[in-house]
Order: sequence, then structure tokens, then C-alpha cells
Amino acid sequence: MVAVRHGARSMNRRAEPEALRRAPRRRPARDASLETIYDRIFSAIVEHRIAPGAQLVEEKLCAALGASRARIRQALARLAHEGVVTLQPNRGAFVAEPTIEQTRDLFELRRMIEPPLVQQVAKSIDRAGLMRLRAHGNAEAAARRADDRRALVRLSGEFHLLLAELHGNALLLKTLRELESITSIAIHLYDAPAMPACRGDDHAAILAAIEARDAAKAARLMLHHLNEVESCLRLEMRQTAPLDLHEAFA
Amino acid sequence: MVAVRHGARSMNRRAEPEALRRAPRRRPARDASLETIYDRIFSAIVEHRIAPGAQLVEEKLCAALGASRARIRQALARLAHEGVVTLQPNRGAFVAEPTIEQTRDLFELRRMIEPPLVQQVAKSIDRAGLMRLRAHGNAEAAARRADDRRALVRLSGEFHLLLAELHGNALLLKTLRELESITSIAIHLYDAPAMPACRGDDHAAILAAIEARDAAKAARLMLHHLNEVESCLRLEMRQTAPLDLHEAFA
DNA sequence: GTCGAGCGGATTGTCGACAATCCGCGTTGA
DNA sequence: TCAACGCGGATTGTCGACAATCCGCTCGAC
Repeated sequence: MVAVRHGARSMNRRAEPEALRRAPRRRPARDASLETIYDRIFSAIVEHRIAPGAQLVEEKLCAALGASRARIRQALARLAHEGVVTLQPNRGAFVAEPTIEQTRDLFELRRMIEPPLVQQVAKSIDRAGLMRLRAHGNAEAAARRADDRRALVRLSGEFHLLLAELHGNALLLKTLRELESITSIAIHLYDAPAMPACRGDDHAAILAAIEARDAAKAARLMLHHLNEVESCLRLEMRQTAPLDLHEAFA
Repeated sequence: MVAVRHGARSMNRRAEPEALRRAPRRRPARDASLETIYDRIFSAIVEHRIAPGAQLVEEKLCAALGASRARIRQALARLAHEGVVTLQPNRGAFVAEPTIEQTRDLFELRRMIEPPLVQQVAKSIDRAGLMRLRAHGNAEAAARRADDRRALVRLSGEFHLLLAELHGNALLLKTLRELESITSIAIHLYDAPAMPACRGDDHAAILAAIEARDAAKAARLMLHHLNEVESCLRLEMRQTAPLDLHEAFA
């Protein structure tokens, strides 16, 4: 699976002021393959380096990523299909701002999928799988001790994806990956600032149930966990400014 | 509910030498909007008017649909993301051929989602929703009586989507729509030719359970139904021709 | 002072042209 | 005879240029 091999041809970066200085960090010939572009925008969004609702101007992205508009456009279309980005015709691309309704729907769907998922994993997991889960648990614990919130959010998401991977159903993994990325935006949008993805260490409890091969308990804990995470979000109606004014004089 | 409205427009565009000259502003007269293009290719695939594995050559599609390559390309990318089309780099687009493994994964995922879905619908459905379900049931019965297999396959799929719509979770509806379209390809690929989407009328039974507000029973029947449909498929290993030759001399 | 029309810059949407790549097929040499 | 090579047609991938659209702003009328 070799990535697309581009010629090291010019990327028409003509006016490039900071390129005059030494370029230790930004090599002009960074391979801007579609996958790379996609990944970078995706990470920037789910890691909250770009705020929900922000506009993603194509030309800006071209400049930032050193790619042509066509490629940027492709990446945006893909992100839009996954729900990470919203495409408004003739207006542009914006990073998604899941509404309260959508966030509820999101968790509802996850509650359907993940308890049976973990239940089946608990039944069928092998030694190697357990090792991976334990390693992940340790990484989470380390991030928690270090109080590295950003890493913790990322690892928390990856825990769920790891379960899906261990399950072995590729379609399920793909589906859950999309749900997970939207979840991470929603968390950044709605969670109470002080509360780090819910203090409790639900994942450790789930892991313990899996190790004990207690499938029913694992499923129950997963359901509880999802409820917990959702309830930590401030999903009470947040009145948006325009609606506010409009309703004030009704 | 997306009725597939086909353009009522013929596509016999032949050389139009003088028209080209006269009209410097050649507006894309036929409304080959992206949505239209997408819909037409999508329908052609899920209704099995194009065989699984067939290549979708961009220029051919341009000619057939009267659209530019850029638009076709966009539509294909979207179809690929939904799993209806497979994109091979530098090779082209092919209508998906779900493997046996993928088909099993598909049904496994549906078994996770749809029983709880119908369970919740049975609890919360209102009068209008029931009317729509009954109307759909009648349409299915009619197609069955008329022995219209193609319509029956389509309606069977739409029954599941209707349930998702009645549930009201938009994300779930979108997810299920994708699963449903891949399912319909898999059915066309693997089912025993004589057997029309499984003879029994499982949908009627599910509908009855919903009308009786027996949520648990509705869920149970849905699970049974999904198992039934999957078991009607011939998912035993089918040796493909190329592999056949290759392995014959191993 | 307010409202609407109209203008200009910025941004997206679309297309045609060209480059890169792949596949089938004929040729060649052992 | 057969395998390796390479050529030509067909197909996809990429880009730059231009058209269409939108938004904020100014200007003028009332």
C-alpha cells in the first residue's frame, strides 16, 4: 500500500516570505497526498485546534497545507460525509457544531451499538487482545495522573475504537469511528469546563469485567458509561442569540 | 422518502455543431445537479440494473447522464464513501461486491441496531406513524400478490428505513440507509434465485407486534427476521473464477 | 435616521485541458 | 512455444482559469 507518489514538482508557492529563512520545520516538498490532507484537517478538528462553527476557507487551507484547491475540496467532501464538517452550498465549509438534538441522537445510537459490542468482545477476546486492552488502560491511567486532558480525551475515544477493532467487524469499526469523532466535537462543545471527560474511570471497570469474562456485566457497565458521559454534558437548552431575540417579542 | 424521480428527459445528446456556436452561454440545460446524478447512479446500483463488480467508467457516465466529469467524480466519491461503490486508485470505480465476510458483518451490525430500534418505535409510535406503516404493509402485500420481485425487494428495504424514520433519530436513519443499500447489493449477489427475499411475510408479523404495542415481541421478531434473511443467502464459500484457477494448481 | 439598491471584494462552483497511469496486445528473442 | 518487453489506447488524476454566488459596505432617497 504505497501512498501516491507525487513528483517533487513545484507547488507554486510563489510569494513565500518565511520560506526565505531556514526551513527546519516546513519542508516545501511535503507530500500533500489526499490522505495526509484529510488526516491533518481531521486531527485539527477532533483535537479541537479549530473551534466548532469555524469556517474552513479553501484557499487558507491550501496555503496552510501546501495543497491544491481540488485536493482540499476532496478532503472537505469526505469530512462532510462523516459529519465532522458541514458544507453549506455557495457558502463554504464549517466545522460541525452538533446541536443538542444531534448529540442526543448520537449517544442513543452508541447505546444501541456498544453494549452488545463489548458483550461479544468479552466472550471472544483472546490473550493478545487482552494485552492490548491492558496496555491501553495503562496509557489512560498515565494520562490521568499527568493531568493531560487533551491526551485523555483522545485515549478515551480510542478505547472504544479498540474494542470495535478487537471485535473484528470492519463495518462496525468504520461506523463507530464516525460516531466517535462527532462525539469528540460534542464533548468539546458542551462539556463542563472543569470536568475531565467525567472523573470516574469507567473504562477500567469495563476492562475488569472483560478480563473476568463477565459479558453481561461488561455490557451493563458500557451502557452506564455512555449514560454517564452524556449526562456530564450540559445538554440543557442553550438559547442561541438569534432565537433569543426572536422569541423575546413573541 | 426520496422517491427516485428520474429525469423525464432523454439523453440522446448527439453532436450539435451549430448550437455550439450560437450559444456562447451554454447553460447546463438538463438539470444535472449533483443530487440528481447521485440518485440515478445509486438507484441503478441498488435496483441491480448494473451488476456488482461492473466498472463505472467516468466518460461513459458523462455521456449517459449528460454531466461533466467533475460532477460524476463527486457522485462516485460519495457513493464510495457509502460503500456502494469501490474506488481503486488509478483503476477506476466499480460497483461494490460485498464479500461473504462483509455481508456477515453487515447483518451482525443490523442485528445490533434494529431490534432495539423497533422496540423503541413500538413504544413511542403515534397514530400517524401507524398509518404510514400500514400503508407500507399494504404496498408490500400488493407487490407480493403481483409477484413483482423488484418492487418487493425495494419495498422490503424501505420498510426498515421507514421504521428508522419513525424513530426520529436522524443519525440512525442515515446509518441504516447505508447498511440497507449494501444489503440490497448483497441480496442480489448471494440469494438463491428462486427465493423472493424469503417467502415468509416477516414484516407483517413485526407490524402486528407494533400495533399491539408489544415492544419485546417486535424486537424478537426483528432479530428473527434478520437472521432469516441472512440464512436465505448462500453465504457458503463461493469460489470465484480467478481464485479457482489459481488454487487448482497449488 | 432608516431602508433598500447597488457595487466590490472574497469565496465557492465548474469546466476543459493536460499529465500520469494502467492494461491489453503484438513483437521479439531464446 | 513461451516469457519478457514495450508500445498504444483508454482511463483516471490534477491543476489552473473562469463563472457564479454571496456578503458587507456605501450611497442615495424618503
